[in-house]
Formats: sequence, structure tokens, C-alpha cells
Amino acid sequence: MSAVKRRARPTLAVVAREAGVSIGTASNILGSKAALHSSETVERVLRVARQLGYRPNRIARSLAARRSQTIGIIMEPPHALFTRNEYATAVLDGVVDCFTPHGYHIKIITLRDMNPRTLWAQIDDGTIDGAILIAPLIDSPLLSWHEHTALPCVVVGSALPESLGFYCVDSDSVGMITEVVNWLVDLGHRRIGFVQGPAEQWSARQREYAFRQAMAARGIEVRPEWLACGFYTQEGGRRAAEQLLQVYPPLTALIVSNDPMALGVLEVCRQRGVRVPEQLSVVGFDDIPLAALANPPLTTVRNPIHEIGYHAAQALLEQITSGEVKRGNCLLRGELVIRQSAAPPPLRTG
Amino acid sequence: MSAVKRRARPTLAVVAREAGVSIGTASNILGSKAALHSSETVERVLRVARQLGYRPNRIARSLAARRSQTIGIIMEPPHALFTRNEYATAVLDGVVDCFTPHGYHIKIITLRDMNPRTLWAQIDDGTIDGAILIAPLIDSPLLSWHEHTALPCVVVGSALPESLGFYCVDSDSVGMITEVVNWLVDLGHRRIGFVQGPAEQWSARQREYAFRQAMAARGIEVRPEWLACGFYTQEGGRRAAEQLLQVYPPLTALIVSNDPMALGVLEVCRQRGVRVPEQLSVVGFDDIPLAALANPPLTTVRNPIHEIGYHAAQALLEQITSGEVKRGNCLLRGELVIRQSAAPPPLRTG
DNA sequence: ATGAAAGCGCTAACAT
DNA sequence: ATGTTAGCGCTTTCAT
Repeated sequence: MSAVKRRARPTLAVVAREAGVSIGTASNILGSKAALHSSETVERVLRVARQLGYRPNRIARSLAARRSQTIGIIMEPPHALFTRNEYATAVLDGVVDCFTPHGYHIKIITLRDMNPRTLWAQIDDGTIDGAILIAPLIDSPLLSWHEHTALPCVVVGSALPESLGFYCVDSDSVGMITEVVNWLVDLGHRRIGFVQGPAEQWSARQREYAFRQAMAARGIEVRPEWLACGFYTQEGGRRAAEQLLQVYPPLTALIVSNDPMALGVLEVCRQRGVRVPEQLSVVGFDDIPLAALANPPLTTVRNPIHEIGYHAAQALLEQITSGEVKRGNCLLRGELVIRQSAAPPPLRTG
Repeated sequence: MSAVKRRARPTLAVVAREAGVSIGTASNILGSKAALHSSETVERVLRVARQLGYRPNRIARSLAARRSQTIGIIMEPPHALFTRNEYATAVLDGVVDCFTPHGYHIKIITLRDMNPRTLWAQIDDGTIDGAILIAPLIDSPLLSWHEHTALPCVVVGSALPESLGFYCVDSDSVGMITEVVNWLVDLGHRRIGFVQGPAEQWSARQREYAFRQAMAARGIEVRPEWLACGFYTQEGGRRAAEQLLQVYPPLTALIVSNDPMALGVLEVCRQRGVRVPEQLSVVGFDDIPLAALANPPLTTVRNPIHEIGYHAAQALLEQITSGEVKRGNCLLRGELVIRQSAAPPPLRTG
């Protein structure tokens, strides 16, 4: 039994009564329209509110004002865990950094199922003013967003076709793949393999396409056996490596479309006695913390994920406050981080 | 201009009218009290709701029912970023895993300031039914929780004194420290150093205390110069190592109270030419992914963080549904993960 | 500059 | 089994 008797929480009506003003006046003052009132009144209401320990009820406020000052981060079931999704974690941080100072709250929405009948009820239930979609898959029901809800929305991690009508923020993977290809070709490589991500991921398709384009631009024909597919996991990287190591004549470089897979590739190389970078150069993507500690330290492309999250949040905030829909893609540039897993190709005598 | 004309979203009243029932009936059926009504009515209402694309407004529901079906994860400013806080990230996952199937939503509350005047308005604003506190610091205003709010609350990562009235879920660091000390002593070590975390963290104090107790139980007197303090960061570990490496006669083992610091210790050892584990054994805490990849692979204690989050969530859910306050501490057991950074001490000639 | 009143969309108690 | 009604605590016109 607590010694302090806890009175019921005072409502706006109580504050107004105690301060001798109308409830509307109190609302203005304790909201953000104090300018409308005389400084005496403002002061008095504020004082009473403080004395009474008044705390506004955000739910009531949301219902009346039809906005919740909360935004949602939407995670699809396949990659709903933050511990296994460094990408989503970094995005989350960026979003929090942007929205918190503006007094917005953040809600994590881990979709329970993707059934189109129940999907929108999970998202558009009045509790959020806008949403960040984390890397929706190619066939995701989320892509029909605009047909089902008017909620402002920004996509992160998938640069979708403009026809879908989203504003997307992503890293410029196409540009970065091109840079990596050119860098390797300049180093002397021509037989370059590519480990792509799962085909359901937009980014994976784009990276593959970019790879082909960049190679073509340097006059190199990509053979089908130079490509392998993993699932953005270390295990996927291992499998892909097993496959690509059998290509003959051997490839001299491998571009791996994310770091966990690249780590798997390095592992297999070590087992098979393939020396990196002397016999095979390996380049990853994302620059996760482990990349620097790999053996050898991984040359990779830094992915500015936190900035991506922050920028997406800014764009969303803009849409929410202006009421205008934004479209198009915003690609943030990464940066080639040169470590020790890539070097000029071995001299060939054949 | 969209081709599809989007009608205003139907409310419960509209559904009720179209289905020819009262609003109360519709509420029951679309809420979770369909059992009260005849199957015909239920079916009819459900059909109309589906046809109209009815989606309940959770805000209105929360206001009327006085619960939001949402719980908050409270992060204090110092460690508010998930990318730099693997602990909080894993807890978050555990909480999500537990609550999502129950239809609860999760809100991230990154406290903007710890001013006691504004603190509770940030948390107890009607939007959450309960809260998980992540490792509150020793002097945190959050510890006066019960004086300010009746919101159910569970603490994670800090086993607080029972007098504070919280239910706390944490790893059994005291038990694990004891186990590590005994293991090292059994290996032949007696001069064992300890790198503790920041004193503002409850867990750090407990681990230090446990260390002293365990050493005393084995009849070893701990000298003050065997202790150093870091800030749970790799840099902190480096500094502590610099300090402890100067102790004479040299220590033969170091217990480091988290893995990032242990990694820093290993780094300094390598620089100074101190061979691990031949000259110095190092044991960490937490078993972060990097631990297995360190050089040498780190012997450490696995911290079941996801389980901690999950269990805390369960306890919170219980409190919310039962209305009964739960107190006391629940300590989840870790597990010594033996790798290669610890071994018997070098033979001394006296 | 202030007050009165009409909701926001729903739940829950009570009546029938 | 169903309908009626009174709020939940706030914001927002519209008067004054």
C-alpha cells in the first residue's frame, strides 16, 4: 500500500476550471497556441497545470486533431529481426535521430502476415501519420500502397520503378557497382564474377543489371557461369563461392553484393587454398563492422545507411507537414573502402 | 489526380447503418465479442465491413477503452542508438517476438531529456499500456517511476535493489562471474585482474562486487591495482589494458566485464607483445558475434539477451492483463563459452 | 482575448 | 440478442 495517495490524473477540464478559464483557452495554451492569449492568462494556466501535474493525453489529442505525431517503421516478416538485419537497425537510428527532435514518436510495425485483406488494417489504423517501408520485396503487397491508403510513405533500401509512385531513398548501388567494375578493370581484371542477392529484392536485381552494364561498357562479355546467387547471408556466400571457383579458366575477381556473403566467400577460399588477393580479388558491399576484421580485411563499398534513414525521415516529415506527395528516387553515394582483399590479377601465361 | 475516387473511410456507424444493426452490436462483432450475437448478424456485419473496407480506428478505440494495446521501450539518452547498442537491439527483438502475436504494437521511446518535470509526460501520455526500461543508470530519474505513474513496467539489464519495487530481468552476472573466477582459479590462476564497466551502471557494480566475493571465497585477496574501469567500449578496454599491464608482479588473467572492452584488451596485448593466452588469459562477457572472430577467439560468457527481452515482455504482459504488480528479480543463466583466449598461467619460478 | 459547443470514432454500461 | 446512451480527453470552429 503506497503512502502517497495518487489522485486521478487531471484532465484539461480540471486545469481549466482551477485556472478559471474555458477549456478551449487551456487547450490553446497547453497546446502550441499560447500566442493567442494574454501573458497573464498563459502564466496562470501554465502554473496551475504544473501544480496539478497535468499531462496531456496524447490519445485524446490524436483523436481530436486527427494526427498522432507518430510514424511507423514497416518491417516485412522475412527480415523482421533487428539483430539479424543491420540494415534495418541503422535505418531505424537515422529515423529516430530525425524525428525525435520534432516531438514525433516511432512505432515498429512488424507485419504479422501479408494477406492483402488484413495488411492495411495493421498499418493504417489512425496511430501513425506516415510510414517508412524497409526494402519491400519485388512482389510485396505493400507496393499497392497508394490504392489502399492515403498515408504518407517513403521507401528505403529499394529504388522502385517510378511508376509505382513512391519516394525512395537508397544507396546508389548502380553507380557504386560501376565504380567497382571500372576499378577492377583498371587494375587489369577482365574475368570478373558476380554474386548477386535474392531475386525478390529490388536492390539485387539492380546490382546485377548494373554489373552487366558496367562490364559491357568496358567491352567485356559476361558469361552466364560467372554469376551466382546467394541470399544475402554468409552461407549463401559460401555456396556461391563453391560454384564460382569451378569456372574455367578461373575468374580473377569476384564482386559480392553484400558483405556477409563476401565473408562466406573468403572462408571458402581459405579452405580451398585460393589465396586472396594474389589469386582472386574479392570486393564486398555495405562495409559492416566485421568487414575490417576479416582475413584479409575486406575491400568493400561503404553504404551510408544511417544517412539514408535520416534523409528518408526528413522527406517523410516534409510530406506530412506540407501535405504534398513526393515521388522519385534519391540515391545516396557510397564510397569504395580499399583494404586488402583486392589487387591486380595474377599474370597469366595462356 | 487519382482515377480511383477514394471515399472517406467508413466508420463503425456507417457499417452499422448499412448492416441494419446498432452501433453497439457492430462494435461487439468487430471487436472481440462476436459470441454475444447470432451467427446471422455476425456474418452480415462482417460482410458489410469487408465490402466497405472498414478499418477500425485504433486511436478512438484506445480512448474509449482506456488502453492502447501498445507498449513502450524506454531508452535513456546516453545509449539511445541501436547500432551502437547490441544489447538494446536484442532486447527489442525479444520484446517484439513476445508481443506481436498478441496484437500489441511496440513504440520506441528515446527520452529527449531526463528532466523530472518533463520526463513523465514523454512516457505516460496514454499511448502505452506498459513499458520496458532498458538498463536504467544508477542515478536515473526513472527509478522513481512508481511515484509518478501507475503504468506497468519491467526493467531489463539492471538487477535493481528490491526496495525500488521493480521486476527486473537480467543475466545472472554474479553467478557467471563466480563461475569464471572459479574456472580460472582451478586452472591455476591467482593474480586475476578485473576490468569493470562504468560505475553508473548497476550491472557494473554488481559484477565488481561478485568478483571480489568470488575471489575472497577462494582465499585470494584482491589488490586495488588489479582493478580498472572502462566504459563498456573498445577504447575503454584499451585504456584499462594499458593500466593493468603495468602491475607488478604481472597478472596472469584478466576478467573483462563485456566483450567490446575485451577486444580492446586483446588489441593492446598484441601491440605490447603480450601473448594471449600463454602469458595472459582474457575472458570477456556477452559473446557478441565478433568474439568468435577475435584473435585469438575470445573465451567469454554468453548472455541470453533475446531470452531476457522475451521473458521481460511476458512478465509485462502478465502485469497488464492481470493488473497485479510484479516485483523481484529474475536472473537468466548465461554459459561459459570456452575458446582460445584463456589457458593455465605460465609457470613461475617464484 | 475568451467562451461555448460540436464533434473525433469508438467502448461499455445499461436497458429492453 | 440487440439498441440506446453516455462518455473517453482533447481540438477546433464559431460566437462574443
